[in-house]
Amino acid sequence: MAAIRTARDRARAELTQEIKDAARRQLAEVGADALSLRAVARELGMVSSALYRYFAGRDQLLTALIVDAYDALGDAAEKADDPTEEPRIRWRAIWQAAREWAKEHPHEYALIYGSPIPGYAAPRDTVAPAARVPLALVRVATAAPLRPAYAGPTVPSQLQKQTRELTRLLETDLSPADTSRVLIAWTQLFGAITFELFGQYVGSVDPADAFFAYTTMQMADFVGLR
Amino acid sequence: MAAIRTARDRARAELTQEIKDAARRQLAEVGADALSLRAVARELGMVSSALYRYFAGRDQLLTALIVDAYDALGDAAEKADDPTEEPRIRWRAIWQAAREWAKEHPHEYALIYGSPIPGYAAPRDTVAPAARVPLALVRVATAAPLRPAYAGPTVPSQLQKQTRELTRLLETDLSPADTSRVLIAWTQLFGAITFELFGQYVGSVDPADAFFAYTTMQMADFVGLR
DNA sequence: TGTACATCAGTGAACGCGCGTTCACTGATGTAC
DNA sequence: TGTACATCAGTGAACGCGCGTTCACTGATGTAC
Repeated sequence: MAAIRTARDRARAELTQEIKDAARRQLAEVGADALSLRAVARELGMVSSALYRYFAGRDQLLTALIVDAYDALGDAAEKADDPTEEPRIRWRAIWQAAREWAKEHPHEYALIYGSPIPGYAAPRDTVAPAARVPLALVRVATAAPLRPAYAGPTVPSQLQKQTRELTRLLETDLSPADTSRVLIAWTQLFGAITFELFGQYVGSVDPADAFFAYTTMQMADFVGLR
Repeated sequence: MAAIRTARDRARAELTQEIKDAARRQLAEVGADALSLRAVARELGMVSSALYRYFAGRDQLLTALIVDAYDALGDAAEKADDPTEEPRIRWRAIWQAAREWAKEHPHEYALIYGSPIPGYAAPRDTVAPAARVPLALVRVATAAPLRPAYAGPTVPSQLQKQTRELTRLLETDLSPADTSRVLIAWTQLFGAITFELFGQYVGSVDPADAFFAYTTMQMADFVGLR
């Protein structure tokens, strides 16, 4: 990103932000598929073609929103995590923060964890921001003295390979089995949030507060936190 | 549904099916949001207004597709479950069948487990078909002699109440803790399928075959199957 | 500090598109007697 | 079995809508000398 030096640059940065904010507001109202450049422009009192000075098109605006959403969620999770706390407290804080962010921003959540947008391929830019929450979980597991794993299923060789590659990248010393369990917990976290937000718990554990709290601690046990 | 007595009735039933099939094909190509009545009519060589003789509008067609998708997935899971088998074998068969159906019908899967369609509220008709897979899991857990629960988190009272209501409805004698664990496993099943299909495992456990197999058995342990 | 030129922001009109839904209609199928 | 009427399927035109994107343009801001 170029340094901001002139009034023009400043105006550009501000308006870029305003466009994203307006798009986010629209997203919250009508969802991602109905998000339209023309409506965003209208809200800002501009003509729709003016947006093309800021974004190459609808897809690029969506990508920006996706990256922002991952980052906002990542921020929330990281801010909630106090590394001086007990592992199980940290774990619970991250889970709660993720759920709360999702409930406060359901459409942004759906944008990143809902159905892929047809004809739209997530570009590389989204990979790093998307990794922030699972990374926070890995950090807690890495810092905590894990309970020795019970005699569970053996880790298949493909999964061993994948988790070893992953631990190398993430610079952690978790075993393949422990890493796999954290990945399962990560899946559970977003599986539960998605089910709650998308209405799958209606008729069983809705409202889901108690269920989510219970799941959180079950999963803390599951990965071996103590 | 009225009995089929005349040629007209027969034609009507057949064409209703053909409309749904054509809609399903379109769904697979362009996704739910882009599914259009006009395109469906075009594929059938009809004029778009003719569809209104069969469905009151786009929403009703979508509802029919959703119900059909839940039923197809439910069929797959139930067909895979052989009650004469060992509990862990049954468990694995259900998990595999669900994943396979989803991978074979990604857009139908997204229709039922992806983002809710904006401005569209799922009617009651979808509740029973949606319950078929979780019910299959409950059946296995109910039939199996579960390992005595380890000393885990206590079940919060709200969750106790919800699970008791649920066991009453499902006519099973699972304890609140066991029921909760089955609900967690159910969430895990679809969380994992969703993550795989929607691309969240890219960069970690993609391809997800080994991870899914491992998760399946971890969750079998988790609910106490032996 | 002042001037000439280049860069950029935003306008407004236009292109071409497909959509859901309504409505009056024709002709075929079914029903009652 | 035959006839008169009612029901239903499908047509074709129309309404009214909003969308993404392009393009030539005006006028303001920035830069080089």
